[in-house]
Amino acid sequence: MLDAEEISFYLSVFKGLDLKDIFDILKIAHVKKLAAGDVYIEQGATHQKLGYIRKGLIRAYHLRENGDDLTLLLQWEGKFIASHDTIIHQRPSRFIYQALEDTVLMEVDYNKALPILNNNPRLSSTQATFLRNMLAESMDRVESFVLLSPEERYLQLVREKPNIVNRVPDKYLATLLGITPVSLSRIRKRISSQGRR
Amino acid sequence: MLDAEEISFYLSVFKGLDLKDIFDILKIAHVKKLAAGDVYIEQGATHQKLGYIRKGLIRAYHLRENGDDLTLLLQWEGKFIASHDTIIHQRPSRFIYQALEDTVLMEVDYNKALPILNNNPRLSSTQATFLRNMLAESMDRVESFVLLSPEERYLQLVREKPNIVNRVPDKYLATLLGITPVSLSRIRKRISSQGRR
DNA sequence: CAAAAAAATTAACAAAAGATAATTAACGCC
DNA sequence: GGCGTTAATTATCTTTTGTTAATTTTTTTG
Repeated sequence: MLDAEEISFYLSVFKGLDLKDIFDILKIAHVKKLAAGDVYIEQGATHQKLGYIRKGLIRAYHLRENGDDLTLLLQWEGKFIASHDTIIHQRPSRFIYQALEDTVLMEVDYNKALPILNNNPRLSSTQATFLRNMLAESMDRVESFVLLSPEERYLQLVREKPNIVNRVPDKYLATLLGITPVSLSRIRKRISSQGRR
Repeated sequence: MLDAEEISFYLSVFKGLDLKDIFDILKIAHVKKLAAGDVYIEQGATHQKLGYIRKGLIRAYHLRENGDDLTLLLQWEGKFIASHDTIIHQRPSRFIYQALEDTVLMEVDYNKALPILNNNPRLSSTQATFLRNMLAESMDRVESFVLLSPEERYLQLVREKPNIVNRVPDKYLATLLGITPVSLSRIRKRISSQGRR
């Protein structure tokens, strides 16, 4: 940790910050490694952890009483992962966050990070930038539910995130798109039979 | 503007800030009044306006080639309204923002506001708080599309925002929920006939 | 490599939603 | 307060999705 490679990596990711800023953050951050299948945040958890994904892929899902699960969110390299239930609503997480691949996170306790973020103008503005980007992604997703049909949502996902589509089982993609795995399978068939004409 | 009533209003809304902070913001803010039906942000607009709604209700919608419109967002008293296309993506707004009622906004140019927000620790942290809250709302909405059926989404809307449901025509609520007005009408009928048993 | 487990597809049927058009109800405006 | 416009409902028909279960394919693992 904190070697030259590590530091230059963060310099590239957190543009506009200097070494001192990055040290301030890294001081309260630690590396967390998860194997594929490991649960990162269990249902009911209350700790306010914020993870930056350096490698790997994490899925947040809801578990129904009948055992079905519904995928709410996928996050991967370069993205943040946190339970918004614990961080924003200050309540136990209703969702389970699980690594779908071997995953490496930089993790901080959000409550410890806040005073540091809020007392350094550059870190504050970086924080706001990240929040704006996350808001934009979330709004894009809402947009896709309002403007597009399930089939169009799937085509958009394949077009814009082919890499993710290949790394994640279809059944997780289906519920992420708001449909059932069976329905996604039919959509895929429809697309491929039309594509042939 | 800037009278005692105005200031005490903002003190209550922007908790944790002092008079000086509020003056800093109000210096670059101005009041904008819209009549019901007025367009606030036209399609293709590039200006980076951020509005805080003091009174009234604004609808953001997408216009299809065939003339249909799809409601993406409703915002009302106490909420912010801005074109995320212009502010986050730096591209012309694809959507139209229209007042559904007589509306009063506090408006700032986001580019002018940013340096002020970023150079004052308290304003920075207030900004981050607002962004987090907006992110939470957006994620809640994504959640409703993944976890709930159209009927359940409508019931949730009626339960959690009865006030908004009463102020907005059903056809706008329908597309906000990702369904057609005809389908919403059928859902309403289904609900009322079940409620009677 | 073969057996077991998990994922994806297919089938069959019921339920819901989309599209279009006609009808009824509600609203806005001289 | 009646007239015209807009919104909401209803009807009909088509398409899509959900549900459940069986079958095939793929992946995992001993």
